[in-house]
Amino acid sequence: MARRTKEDALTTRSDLLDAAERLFSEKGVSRTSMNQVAEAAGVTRGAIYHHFENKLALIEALMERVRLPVDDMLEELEKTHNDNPLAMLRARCLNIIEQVQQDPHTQALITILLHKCEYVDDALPIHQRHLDGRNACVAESGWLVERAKEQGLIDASLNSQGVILGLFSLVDGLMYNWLLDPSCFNLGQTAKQAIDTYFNGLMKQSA
Amino acid sequence: MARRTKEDALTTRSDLLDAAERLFSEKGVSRTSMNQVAEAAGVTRGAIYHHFENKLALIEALMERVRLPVDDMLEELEKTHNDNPLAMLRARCLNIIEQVQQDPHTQALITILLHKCEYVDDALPIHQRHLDGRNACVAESGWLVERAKEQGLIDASLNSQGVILGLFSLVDGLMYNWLLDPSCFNLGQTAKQAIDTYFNGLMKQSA
DNA sequence: ATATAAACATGCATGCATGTATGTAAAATG
DNA sequence: CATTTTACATACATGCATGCATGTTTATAT
Repeated sequence: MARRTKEDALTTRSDLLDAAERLFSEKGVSRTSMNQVAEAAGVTRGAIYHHFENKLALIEALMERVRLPVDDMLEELEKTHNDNPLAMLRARCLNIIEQVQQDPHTQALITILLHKCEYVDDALPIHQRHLDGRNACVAESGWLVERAKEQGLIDASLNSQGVILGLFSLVDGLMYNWLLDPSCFNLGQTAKQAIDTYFNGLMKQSA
Repeated sequence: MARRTKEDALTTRSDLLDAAERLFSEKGVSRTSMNQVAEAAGVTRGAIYHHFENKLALIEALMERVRLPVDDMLEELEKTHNDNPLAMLRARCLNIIEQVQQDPHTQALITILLHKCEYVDDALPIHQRHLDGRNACVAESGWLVERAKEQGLIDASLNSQGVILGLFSLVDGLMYNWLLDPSCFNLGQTAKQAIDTYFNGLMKQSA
């Protein structure tokens, strides 16, 4: 085939990403060959290697495609709940949950990251990105907890980093288990109750 | 080489499992070939295919090796905390956390299941086993929550299944994040605080 | 208008992973 | 003691998957 216009090239690239997202989330990353992705996108392997250096670059492109919308939403939330740090944290968590539940791209990507890829050495960029994202989130959210302590909203004896780690772990675990079998329980309801329980427990600490 | 005694055969089998556990948890399941496992165990591929039908059977054998000790400990806990259902649930969770932290086999296996293998169709036995285990746990623990409700230990308006799902998700998430980088935070302390927070939040419910 | 480079397709070379079939020597069995 | 089976090793056949090199055609820049 011949050269397409720049616009067509972007379409091809997008088709490749769509195909990869679908196949990866269905069959797993390592069990999906570049050839299969290409065929599913209606092109040959040549097209893939033109747009992406290798499979890893493909996954990184997939991550890039859904990371931005997440960040955008968070900025909006910061304005609405500017006064209450706990409400902001809660809104963030529920927002992520909702996005996983409703946006197919996010859902597929998180499925890939949680269940359909191996965090090995040569996939280190993904691993590192996950870690960095979490750590950045923990650090960024840390001062929210500090503020909540100052305002007397939560028990001052709690370890701030631990509070965040627990909260994020709860969110991660909920997504993890739900994506294992989405028909098993309702994510939104379960997450809301669990997260509220956690926040509720932050206030008075008995032990 | 020649035939070994039955005792030696068990040693070989054990060596193979050890090698698989190590390699899988280091390099991921799909990036580890049967040949590599065999070589690491000091034998050839013939030995592996003699003891295990294929890679999947190998993983299942790995799961079998650590599943039993977990169950044993749970039975003991049921006796000590027979009166307080919440204390029992808490003890179970902390017990799992502690085992992940201290037993290398458990740690390696959970690492494999959470981070180093893909939950794809042909690995369905693992997927199913994970799901079944969780669902059985949820069902089994469900009546503990009901009992806690009856005793007035927790808010009666809470959804019982959701309570359990949230708790288990929290535990899963904590292990997930800790195994992502064990040097990042202390699992035991973080888990204790987070789980206590959750249980604390179950008592009075504002929303 | 021509040269350049983009956007792919095609083919090859290589390497590995799996599965299986077959060989073999010693242990187990009677 | 003879036979059978076990516990492996070895060899072979097959089938991808990857990476690269090399076309081919057309947009695009000058």
